[in-house]
Amino acid sequence: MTSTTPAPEFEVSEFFMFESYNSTDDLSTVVSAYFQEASGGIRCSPTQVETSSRVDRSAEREARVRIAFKTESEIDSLDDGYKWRKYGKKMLKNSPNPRNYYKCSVNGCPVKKRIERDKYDTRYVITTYQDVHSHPTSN
DNA sequence: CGTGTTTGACCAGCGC
DNA sequence: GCGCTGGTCAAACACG
Repeated sequence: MTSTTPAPEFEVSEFFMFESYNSTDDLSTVVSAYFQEASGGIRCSPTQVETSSRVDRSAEREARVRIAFKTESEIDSLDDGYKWRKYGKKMLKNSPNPRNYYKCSVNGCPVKKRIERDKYDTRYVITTYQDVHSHPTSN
């Protein structure tokens, strides 16, 4: 590590950050629980996210929720109990690792998932969920 | 035959 | 106003 390394653990500013989970089973449980709670309108107000002007503008425009999970895993295909359809892959300018875009296969479900590897720690996988499932787990 | 994956192209937002 | 970056779409392909 160099002295000029800003190396923040995570660049979080517009979405909620959950703690790291080592087991996918636990992740699945947490994700499912979160979506079920969020579905009931417990939390996740876009105005509740941050206070930066840029973020507020973005959040206001999308009026959506973003949740980020950091998981230690070798594979990026983490099973969270939902079925996803990959719709895009992109190489980040500031990251040597590609980012995968997934969307929920359920009809009428607006939820999108973004999977990326931590550039500082490739053993960690960052899973970002957008929106909330309006249906229970199909599994 | 249906569904999911893949890959390049296209587009919109933001910075300079 | 132009260029860059990230995000999405869509056609073709691979697989069950």
